[in-house]
Amino acid sequence: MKSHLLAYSHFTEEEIAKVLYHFEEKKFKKRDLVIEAGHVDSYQYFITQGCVRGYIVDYNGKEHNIAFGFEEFWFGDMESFTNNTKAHYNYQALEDLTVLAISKSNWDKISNEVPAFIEYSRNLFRNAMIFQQNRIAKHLMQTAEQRYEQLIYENPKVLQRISLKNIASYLGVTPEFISILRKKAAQK
Amino acid sequence: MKSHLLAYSHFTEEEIAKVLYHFEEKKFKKRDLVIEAGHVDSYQYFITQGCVRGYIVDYNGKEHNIAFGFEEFWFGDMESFTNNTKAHYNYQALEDLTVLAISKSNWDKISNEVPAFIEYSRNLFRNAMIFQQNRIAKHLMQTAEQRYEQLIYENPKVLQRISLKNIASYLGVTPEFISILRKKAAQK
DNA sequence: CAATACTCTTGAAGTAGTTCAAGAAATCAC
DNA sequence: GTGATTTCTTGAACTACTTCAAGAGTATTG
Repeated sequence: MKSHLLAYSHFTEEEIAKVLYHFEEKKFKKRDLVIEAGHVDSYQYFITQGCVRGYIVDYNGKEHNIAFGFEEFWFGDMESFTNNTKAHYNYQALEDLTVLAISKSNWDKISNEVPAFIEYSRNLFRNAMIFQQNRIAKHLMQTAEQRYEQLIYENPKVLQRISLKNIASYLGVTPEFISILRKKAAQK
Repeated sequence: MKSHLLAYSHFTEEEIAKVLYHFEEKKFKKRDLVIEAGHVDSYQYFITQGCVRGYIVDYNGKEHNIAFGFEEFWFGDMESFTNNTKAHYNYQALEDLTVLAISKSNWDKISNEVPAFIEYSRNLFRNAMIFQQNRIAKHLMQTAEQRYEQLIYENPKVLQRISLKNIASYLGVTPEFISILRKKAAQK
């Protein structure tokens, strides 16, 4: 399971064992909060089963989804993890969820023991950064309709596993408007 | 100059020298393109003087700014740099510009010679990722007016050094609308 | 220092997406 | 399996932001 992931960088068998040793399996029920904004959460989570949404709550109490995660994805509140500050984002299980969790201290321990792990995590962060930058570019370039169509085209499992309401929030529009888009698309 | 930057991670004097050795100073005139979309650009650039904008061109030929960079900032097309593919983004000097450029091969060389550099770059990428994620969150939560006010409040040098047109493009609105916002703010 | 080219502003008309309210359909809890 | 909650749809009125066009102000160039 994890070794599949570790194809990202070059590890020896021994190193993989060292890395895996520091992970801890955790389970959550659908709707449970894995990370709660306002609390320190110094873990990173690797999803083995289920899916999550990351969201932030604005001053009006409205929720805005910033990310979805499925099997083989990492998630975590990076600022809280890195600086030991309060998390800005919530992460909630959208299905029953199994994760491999790793604490900051174990993460640092691995980084010291296994140099390839630093490189691995550097690649993770870099890819995350590229993803986020592309997401911003799409937001600037595309209408909500184009963003919706591209999302379900590129990532069909989002449509199957994520509610319209959550997709709308991720795209930055209202659920009502997605409904209008669906009707429009169906008429073609 | 660079040693100021290298306060980010822990380096010995010798390591700093090794790192600096692989950089190359380059100068650009105002309006020059440092990176051109569609071409491979396997460099990262550290700004010592001047500022740049990163932008992408959509199917209608419209430009959308995804980033600004000032002194002591890194920029580069991360995908092109990492995978040796064609750049998606353009980077243009908005003032006469001096950068320290480092090629992918030198970057990798340093990574092998100086372990602290891997950690340094991991921190860079992580911070960039956090920044981009927060930017997305702001886009989802705030109106254009709120984004404009927060930008000039948090980053006054943007207002001083970047044209309204480029600020508008960064915020994802038209220059005309920013003009309306300014008028509105002045009336208060 | 004149010519040209950008930058910023203003206004009027248009549109993408929102809000609110209410009903139908699906899912969840006991 | 029935009642309660949540999800999705529909419609009508609204608003944040755009588009187009034109003019004034400010840089840039030869």
